[in-house]
Amino acid sequence: MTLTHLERVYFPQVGIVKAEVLQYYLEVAPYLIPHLRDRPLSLERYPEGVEGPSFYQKDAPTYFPDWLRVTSIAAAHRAKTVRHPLVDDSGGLLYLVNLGTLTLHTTLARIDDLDHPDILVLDIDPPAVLSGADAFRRSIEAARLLRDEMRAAGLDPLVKTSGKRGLHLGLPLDRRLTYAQVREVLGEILAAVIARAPDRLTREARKERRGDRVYLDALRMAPGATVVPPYVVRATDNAAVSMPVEWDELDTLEHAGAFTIRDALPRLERTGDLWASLAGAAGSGNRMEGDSQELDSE
DNA sequence: GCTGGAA
DNA sequence: TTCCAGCAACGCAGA
DNA sequence: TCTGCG
Ligand SMILES: [Mn+2]
Ligand SMILES: [Mn+2]
Repeated sequence: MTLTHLERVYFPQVGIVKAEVLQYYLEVAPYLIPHLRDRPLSLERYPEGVEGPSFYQKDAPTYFPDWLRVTSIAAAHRAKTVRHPLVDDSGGLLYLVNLGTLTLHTTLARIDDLDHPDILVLDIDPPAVLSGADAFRRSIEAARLLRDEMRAAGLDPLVKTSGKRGLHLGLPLDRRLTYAQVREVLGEILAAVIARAPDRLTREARKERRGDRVYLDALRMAPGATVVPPYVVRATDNAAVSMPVEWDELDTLEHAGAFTIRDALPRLERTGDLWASLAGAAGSGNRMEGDSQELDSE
């Protein structure tokens, strides 16, 4: 495998070239790969750097090397299958990054049981009308409201920066519930927390109808939907990464892009993987209970 | 970033 | 042999 | 069915 275009400028605003992106992924691989392993991947590619054109790619073309694992998944309503790439070592990771991939996206279930997600991710998106720091403050407020509501239900979510503008909550699941069942439980939690702060939170998909409220995006809890795993690079001016943080650390952060490929590694050596409970093994002390009738009918 | 057909 | 146009996703919800 | 959205 040959790494190409190493001197191409990928992040002109901060002077980061492609070699540094490859270097970052190589070094973060021990932390990142447990979150990617056995999950069908989608690639978000910027072959000319972050200011150039971009596209998503989920189907592995014939020119991908034989040694890169792929998994065929039947597309929902079509008569064809998509061959998603899989990553289980740094070689596979670097091959995909060399294609110009900045962000790898994963499904919420692993290939051995695609109908039962082993992680729940709740996407917290601040309103577009607020800028940078203000948007992030509102995201923190929303995240804490969500956390409190979930804790009242016996669930203990973790939090990370998205790397763009908002936050992500994460929770390990024991793979007993289907996507529909997880969505139903999550829907009740969201309805409750929105009722508690209707001027601050919304599930309204239409941007114009959100106003200055924070969008709680639960639509990502669906088969075929993808989420941004921790430690991946985001397509931002400053080469930000999605970084797990402690709940009481949130107030010390200026914005969702507070961690970048330049400072992520020293931090990780200090903190370890704060989202380790969402990598690989399913389970934890959390027990998300579905409606008992649905559970019985499983 | 890679490929196939045109130049 | 070089050049370059075409290509690289898709599910969900609400209207 | 089409559009907005992520
Ligand atoms: Mn988001
Ligand atoms: Mn979102």
